[in-house]
Amino acid sequence: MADTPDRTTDDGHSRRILDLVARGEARSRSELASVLGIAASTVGIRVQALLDAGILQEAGTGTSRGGRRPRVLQLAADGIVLSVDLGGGHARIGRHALSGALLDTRSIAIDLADGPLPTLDRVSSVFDELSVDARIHAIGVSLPGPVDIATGSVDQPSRMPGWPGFRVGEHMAARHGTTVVVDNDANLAALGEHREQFGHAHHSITVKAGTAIGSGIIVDGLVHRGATGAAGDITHTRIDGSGDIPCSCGNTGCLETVASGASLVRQMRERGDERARTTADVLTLARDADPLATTLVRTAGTHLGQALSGVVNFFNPHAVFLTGSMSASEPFIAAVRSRVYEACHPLATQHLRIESAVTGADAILHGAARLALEEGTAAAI
Amino acid sequence: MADTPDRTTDDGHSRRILDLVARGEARSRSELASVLGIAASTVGIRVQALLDAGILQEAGTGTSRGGRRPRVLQLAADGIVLSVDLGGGHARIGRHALSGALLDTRSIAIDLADGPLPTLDRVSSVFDELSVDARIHAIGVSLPGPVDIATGSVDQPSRMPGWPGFRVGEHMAARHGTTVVVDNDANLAALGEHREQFGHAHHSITVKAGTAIGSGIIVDGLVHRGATGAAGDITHTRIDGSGDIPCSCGNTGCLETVASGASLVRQMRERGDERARTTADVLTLARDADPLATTLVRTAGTHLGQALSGVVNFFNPHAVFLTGSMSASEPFIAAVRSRVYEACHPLATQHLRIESAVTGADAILHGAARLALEEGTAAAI
DNA sequence: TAAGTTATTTCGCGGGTCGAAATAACCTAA
DNA sequence: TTAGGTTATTTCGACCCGCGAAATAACTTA
Repeated sequence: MADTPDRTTDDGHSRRILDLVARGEARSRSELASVLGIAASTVGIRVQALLDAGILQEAGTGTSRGGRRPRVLQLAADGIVLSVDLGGGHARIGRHALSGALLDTRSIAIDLADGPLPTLDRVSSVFDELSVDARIHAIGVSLPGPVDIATGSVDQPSRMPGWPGFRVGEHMAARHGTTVVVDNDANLAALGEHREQFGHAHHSITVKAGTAIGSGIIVDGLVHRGATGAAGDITHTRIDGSGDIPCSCGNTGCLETVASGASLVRQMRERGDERARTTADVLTLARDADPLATTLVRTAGTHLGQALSGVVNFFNPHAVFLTGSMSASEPFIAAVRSRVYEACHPLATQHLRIESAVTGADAILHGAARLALEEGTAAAI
Repeated sequence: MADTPDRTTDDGHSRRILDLVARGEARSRSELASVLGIAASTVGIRVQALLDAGILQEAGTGTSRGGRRPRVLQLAADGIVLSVDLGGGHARIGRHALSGALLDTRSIAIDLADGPLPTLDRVSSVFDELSVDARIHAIGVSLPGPVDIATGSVDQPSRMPGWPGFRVGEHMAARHGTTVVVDNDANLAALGEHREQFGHAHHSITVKAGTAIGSGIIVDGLVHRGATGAAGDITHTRIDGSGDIPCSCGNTGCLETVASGASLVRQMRERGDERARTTADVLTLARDADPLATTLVRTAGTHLGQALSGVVNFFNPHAVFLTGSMSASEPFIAAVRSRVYEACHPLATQHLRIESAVTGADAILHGAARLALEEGTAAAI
């Protein structure tokens, strides 16, 4: 029951200026003024503040359009944002430009069961390497599971010994001397994909369909976390005709039991097929046109589509984005689409996009970087 | 595809001042200053503006606390807000104080099929009667079905001949010379109940369970309309074990086919019981402990609970409020609760409230008045 | 090289908020 | 009943923000 935190100094103008410069939609003060529709003098002041803060840089002059040449602006070339997606067996780490663009990624083996200190130390070492000759502007951290974003720590008891209650945000902020934001993977993936697709407007859902199924929700360009930070749970939606398989949650017939990668492996086994040990195995078989695997993947897509149709009718988003290993399978996506368009009210699907995420496997890193950027920039001005 | 309209001059302070005065949480300028945590001088200016606008009034002095007596503020006693809920066979009309409090209601017979002009004329006549000796501060109009709130008109082709495209907002604004807001019934009911329960924070869903089933969504105190204004549709959620009854939407097994009042009447008939012709008949029988009717109502509650469990897991609201004739039935609510608590993740139901709406049948009027008030006040300052 | 064009900065205004001080309107107790 | 303490409200000067007009800067072009 955290109180609403003090609203960040959301200047608004500064953020939009950076946005336009990052996207290359405005290169000079005068272009910014005309695109934003605000006074040139105002732009001048805001730009100066961003220059002083080291977020923007001047990069010579542009070509004249018949008069004085514009002074070209760009995001500070030496500024970077670092992101890390802490997962079960490994951590993916990203280095981003101040535009949010992902410059390169690394992956290191970790074991969350080692506890926060050793794990984060390993991540920090990589951060140090990546930030030689650069200024870390902000850091975004993704944790698997419920996060209390106010404290930057794992919220609920979980399968991560030593983590619950540990203030990841404060620890990393002290270690690297920058703004650090912490959120859970589903929210960050949703934010990452949404920003890439829509920027700061619209509503979307980003579903991660892999060994497990989860989703993140964006309402009006902002992450919707729900009353208790539990929003986005679709894996326990009851699926009609699912055969009432018991789920870890105690109920039966959950989406998870029929559409998750784990359930596909199980279903292969149940049919006497021992070829698949992992979700990836099933997907490989399906890609090689194995009849059983393909059927199972399609059926999983139909089930996910069924669950999503309820959500789409209710929430009426502009788009549903799919990430995770299963989203790479065309038959899977086709089945999802087919079921959603079949089961939803036409008004809800009228302009609905159902697509594989353009940020792919890096959605979380993108989201972590974006959020870090948005918070960090507000703090720096 | 309406562009985002220009943000109203949401002064923020003025709105919060009115809110505190309306709730009696602050009676004088100094109390406002301490509660709001803003400078006394600022409060003075804002209050003066509200006095000048005729929205606030001074009402003598209060009791001294050892020094100068405070000058008591109240909402202008002669200001009213009018609301109308246009339904199939009748229109419910409300007269509200500037606090939003419902002073009295009327109901007149109308036929939407007469078209907008004659229908709205009849409503306006009642408005005229209700506003003798009073100043109409704003008007809120509820329409059944999809509304384009930008134009204040019925959006989609519907069962309302002559209405689609007719600018209800502009027409009423011209007729009565005030700010008029128009929205659909589900959204307004949700807003009305939510404001009453939570004010401007939190997330909630308000479900109307009557002859038909619909819902409205509040995210962070604001109505969530979705990408195409279709958000809140839960009536076509597929229900497991529903018997695959064909629905008007073209699919089978929709919530509507097993949990709506209309479906209860049908189910009575199918079992050879001809006693019930309307939803009210079924509910009356159930209240009188008729076994069949009671069973059907309970089962309907379970089905609604099933649909809501998916929505609660996904959206993680602070509360689900129930309105409509079915919500008066205790067994119905109990069944909804039971199913939701059984089928949802504990984290989602941890602090979840599932309750009959306190605004009851007047939820729509409350919501229409609130929205009108919020828009109208912004326009008046 | 003057004239026209475009880019950016300077400057003063109005609106909003603030804190400090002044003023107003009490209570209390000698 | 009057001085002294207390509380409520207003006045005042300062600051920040965004604006538009005008000045300035830096061109291009004839």
